[in-house]
Amino acid sequence: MPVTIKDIAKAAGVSHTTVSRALRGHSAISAETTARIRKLAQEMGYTPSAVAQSLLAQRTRTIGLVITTTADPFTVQVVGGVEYVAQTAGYSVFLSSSHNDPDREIAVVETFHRRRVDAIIVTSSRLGSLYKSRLDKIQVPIVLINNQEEGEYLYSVAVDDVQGAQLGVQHLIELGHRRIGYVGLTNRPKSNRRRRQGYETAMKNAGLPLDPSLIFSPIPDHDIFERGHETLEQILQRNVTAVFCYNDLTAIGLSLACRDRGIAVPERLSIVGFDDIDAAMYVTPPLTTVHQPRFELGQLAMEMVLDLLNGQEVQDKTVACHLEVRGSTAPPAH
Amino acid sequence: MPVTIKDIAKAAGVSHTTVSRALRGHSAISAETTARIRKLAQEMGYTPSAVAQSLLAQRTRTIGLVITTTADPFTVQVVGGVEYVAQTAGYSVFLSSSHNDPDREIAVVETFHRRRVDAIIVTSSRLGSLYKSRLDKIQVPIVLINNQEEGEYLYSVAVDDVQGAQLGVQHLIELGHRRIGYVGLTNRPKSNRRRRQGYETAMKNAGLPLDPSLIFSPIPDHDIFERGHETLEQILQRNVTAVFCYNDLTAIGLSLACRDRGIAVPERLSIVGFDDIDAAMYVTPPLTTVHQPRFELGQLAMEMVLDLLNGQEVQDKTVACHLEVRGSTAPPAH
DNA sequence: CCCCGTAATGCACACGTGTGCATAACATCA
DNA sequence: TGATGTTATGCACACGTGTGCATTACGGGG
Repeated sequence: MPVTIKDIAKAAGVSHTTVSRALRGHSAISAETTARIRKLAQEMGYTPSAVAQSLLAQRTRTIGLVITTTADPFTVQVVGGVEYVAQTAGYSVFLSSSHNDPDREIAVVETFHRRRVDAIIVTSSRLGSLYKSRLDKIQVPIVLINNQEEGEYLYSVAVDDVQGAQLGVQHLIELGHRRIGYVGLTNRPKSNRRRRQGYETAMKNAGLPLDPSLIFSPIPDHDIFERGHETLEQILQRNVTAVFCYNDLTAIGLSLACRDRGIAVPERLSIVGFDDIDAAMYVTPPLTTVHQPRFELGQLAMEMVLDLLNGQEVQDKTVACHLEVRGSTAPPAH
Repeated sequence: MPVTIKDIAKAAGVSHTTVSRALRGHSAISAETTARIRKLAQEMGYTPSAVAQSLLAQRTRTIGLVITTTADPFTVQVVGGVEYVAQTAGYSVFLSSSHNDPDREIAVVETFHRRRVDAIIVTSSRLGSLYKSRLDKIQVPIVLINNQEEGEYLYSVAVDDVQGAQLGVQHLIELGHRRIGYVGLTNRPKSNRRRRQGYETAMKNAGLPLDPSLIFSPIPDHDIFERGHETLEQILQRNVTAVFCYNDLTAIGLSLACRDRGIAVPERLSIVGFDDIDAAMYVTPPLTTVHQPRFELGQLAMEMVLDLLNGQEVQDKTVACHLEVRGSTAPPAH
């Protein structure tokens, strides 16, 4: 139904070849013919079919972006970064969510492959290690952002969890805290292990003892309010003055639980989060947290994709975090 | 480079026609041939090319989704709703952002048309009225979600701003407030007018006077903290006991300004927002707000698209809001 | 033995675009 | 005038898939 170059050719009394060349500015076509055809195309409302071009060029200028879910506040800005770079480079982005389900993650990748995307970007992948083997079958470069799985994979961009966590814990130590807890999360095994490692490194560097009883692991199924209360219960028994949390949602849940129980933050308990989601700024007290450059992560991933498609060598990248000091941390009361 | 049906045909010693039929389960192909070819396709890692199929079928099973920006907390869940329904129906979604720039909105729609998407969904469009005329050129149905522009357009899904605002103001009236302010926003003209209309209707229904000096319009360029302080200044001069705000960000800005100035919320000033963004739950006090069913809006829009593509008649839809009563509202102090 | 019906498969084209090569018209030069 | 070069255009094919129609083989019935 849309106008094709054949329609224009018929209207202009030339072959479709000439139309194609005129529109692309081929030098062999006379200036007047080119002008006439372009004007005609304009009038008839011609838009070239990217589908046909893709088929011929064996390249779609399209990438697939797999996210966990739009409900995850982390994801959103990453999408923004990817889309921004993609749009600038003339690429279009397919978006689809895996809902944290490995089967759906495979299905989504499969769909993208059917669509013949030039590359795939996956956030928080649960099966990063699988791609290496699958990649022989599908000839599509896959870049992983904050891959959650150990093992072999090809390309990845990730935030420096260790450095970020270290930053947060150092801040607490500098404030004078000595008994500092770590509140983890079990359903993000890789980054949890790294952030905990950053916590431990900071403690060791400061000459503080590592007490395993100060590592807390709330049940991931419960919502953040329940988890906050459960964790707070344990924390109070351990007599810590500050905690570093795996992420902001965990930290906020804990902070709200403190409010319920009448525990003053930061006077009685200092809390540091990780991620710097929007809500971190709005809660009371505003949350001190490790800022994760989400937009930049997305940008870097897409830039890596462009490099790959240009045939350049690429290396895995990690990007540093910085600390946002707000109101949830203070020196310990004595 | 990927495996095609011709490759399979060569390997099986048949024509590509037979392969195509075998894979699609055509009855004319013998059972054993079908089995043999399917097994071969499996082994060779064949994935049909959606590009080639699209070209032939003149249909891509693809839709384009235009959002303002991923930084807008409203947008995200809408994307989730659209994507959920699309994925279930076997459609893929192109995502692109307009950054609230009409020129880019046009460019994005143009790109989608080049990609031959079957339909386009636009959130918070700035040029809804333009589509009607452009639609003659591009033969693609466009569904607008919460269109921000007056004028003619074809299909739309929108939240019932009037009903939602009425709900929020009624709540304040029922609590006993009589001098109630409205804090608007000028860069969303259509929905702002409607929400204000809901405010006025609720006031009239309760027999309360409409005082134009209780309508506040902060400068949209400033960030929410500045706007909060500026608005609060005016509010305090007017002696109101409660305000209904155009959206949650405005309400939160105001609430934070109150905290700075030592104005107790809700004891001295009750605040109602609109949208129910994530942060509304986390702020202190938690914000009473009109919940906007964002995910559902996305779902409805995509379902409307599916109806359109099935050749069914569709009608514009509005969807009702409900009130989330939290901690930022209370009876007026006397 | 011939005709016809049925089963299984292939040929050729279509979808919209781009490109190598051939073709045609015309100018230039020896 | 004939050979060569230049300019402008068209033919035919390719990309991967699906389908109408033709073709082939075979079996059964008269």
